[in-house]
Amino acid sequence: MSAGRSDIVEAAFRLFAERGYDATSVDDIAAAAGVSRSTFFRSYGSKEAVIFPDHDALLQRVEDRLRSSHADSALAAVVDAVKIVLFHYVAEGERARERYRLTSSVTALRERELWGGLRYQRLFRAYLGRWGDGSEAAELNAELMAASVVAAHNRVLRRWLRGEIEDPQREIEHALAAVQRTFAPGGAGAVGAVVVVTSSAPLARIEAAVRQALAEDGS
Amino acid sequence: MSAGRSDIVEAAFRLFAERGYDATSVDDIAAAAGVSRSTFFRSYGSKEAVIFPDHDALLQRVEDRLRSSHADSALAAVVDAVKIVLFHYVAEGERARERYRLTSSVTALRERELWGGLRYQRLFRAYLGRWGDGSEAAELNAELMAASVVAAHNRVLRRWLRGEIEDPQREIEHALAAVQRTFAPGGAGAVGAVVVVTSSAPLARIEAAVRQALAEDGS
DNA sequence: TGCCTGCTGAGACTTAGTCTCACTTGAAGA
DNA sequence: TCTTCAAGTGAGACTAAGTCTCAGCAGGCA
Repeated sequence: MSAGRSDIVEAAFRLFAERGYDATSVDDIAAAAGVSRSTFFRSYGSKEAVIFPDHDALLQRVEDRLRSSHADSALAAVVDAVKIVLFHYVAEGERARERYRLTSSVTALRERELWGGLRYQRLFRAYLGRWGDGSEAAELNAELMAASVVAAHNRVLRRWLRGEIEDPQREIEHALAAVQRTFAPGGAGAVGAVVVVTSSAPLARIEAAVRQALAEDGS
Repeated sequence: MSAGRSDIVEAAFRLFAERGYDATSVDDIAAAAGVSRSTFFRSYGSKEAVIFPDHDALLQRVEDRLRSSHADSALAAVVDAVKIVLFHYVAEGERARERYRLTSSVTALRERELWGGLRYQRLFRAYLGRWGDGSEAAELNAELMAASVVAAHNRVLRRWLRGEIEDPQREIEHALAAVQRTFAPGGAGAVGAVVVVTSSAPLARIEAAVRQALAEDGS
């Protein structure tokens, strides 16, 4: 009776959908999957964890991406890495939506999910902090950027899970571009040069040209 | 033996500090407080909740402050409201630091705390969203601002809990001012007028004057 | 005195999670 | 072919959180 790990996850999601999370005991899941209670806990550690089976692997992938990043700014690297997470869930499809239904209705699962999300935030914050000069302003900025990237991700993911958007790729690009604009040097408290352009071109075109140049400049 | 609610909290913190969270059972706490197990659960609902006894009241105070706010911008109102939370914990003093030690070492408590923090973020996000024009850009911005305000608060609180700073008032003002600068109109994607000033004053003074004028302008 | 209300304690019960022990299986090695 | 070792599995005891029910008990009131 080689009931593998995946059978347990399948059985759990099926029973949760049929009877609800609270009304499903671990014994029920184990029995439905054809394994013992012992095996269930050995495999997933807790009833909550079976909902997030490949969380650790995903976090590891994000960490690897960050480590090997060649982006020209810390924020760009984080923005790039966070897409891995979004696309992972999008690729899960209906399974991700089942999980969303569960986490929306069961407090314990929502807490667990938040805890997972905060792990990304801490990872990003640590990475962003390493690029700073160690000043309090830089540390705080790293904190704000990490929180904002995660918030942008969460917004796009949540809207996709609810079926409010069709093209998550496009939405995440836009949302993360907004984050980068918000935290772009010159956007925050920095002051630099004032460039006076004398031109007959419309203001909007001048603005667009300057923005593009600054974006290409990177840092 | 009229053992009130506060006795339970006192007993719980004392035992947690002496033996650790996991090694202290609810029966231990109830016995130490001179009440029954039943009374413990009736009063606090769970072993975790006894660590955060006045959480709901605090959230209510923040909500009231937001509702009655006359700040001239949504972000300013939220920035003002979040200080209630910080100063509440600062006023708790050593008790807040005991809680920090517990939440730092016990995963279940950390999750509970995060869940509490996210409730503020959702509250702020809802408030900020009501000031927007309903566009996706405005909604996303509300999300980013709420996340950043909470992140700034958390940073200052954490540093105070660790004893890294002496003047939380000053630190929170600085941190929240940084948030407001980051999200100030003109800092993000907005474009307006370019004002050319001809003056012999130093650039820094001109910048300061303009910033102050913009800050007073509000929105 | 009798009644009602709210708080309390006792204790049974369910379930998550831990731990220990015994069994199987399958591969490596003499 | 027999031995042995490792890894995975199941059975079941045990602890503790949390729920629920019932019974008592104090105090206010007619």
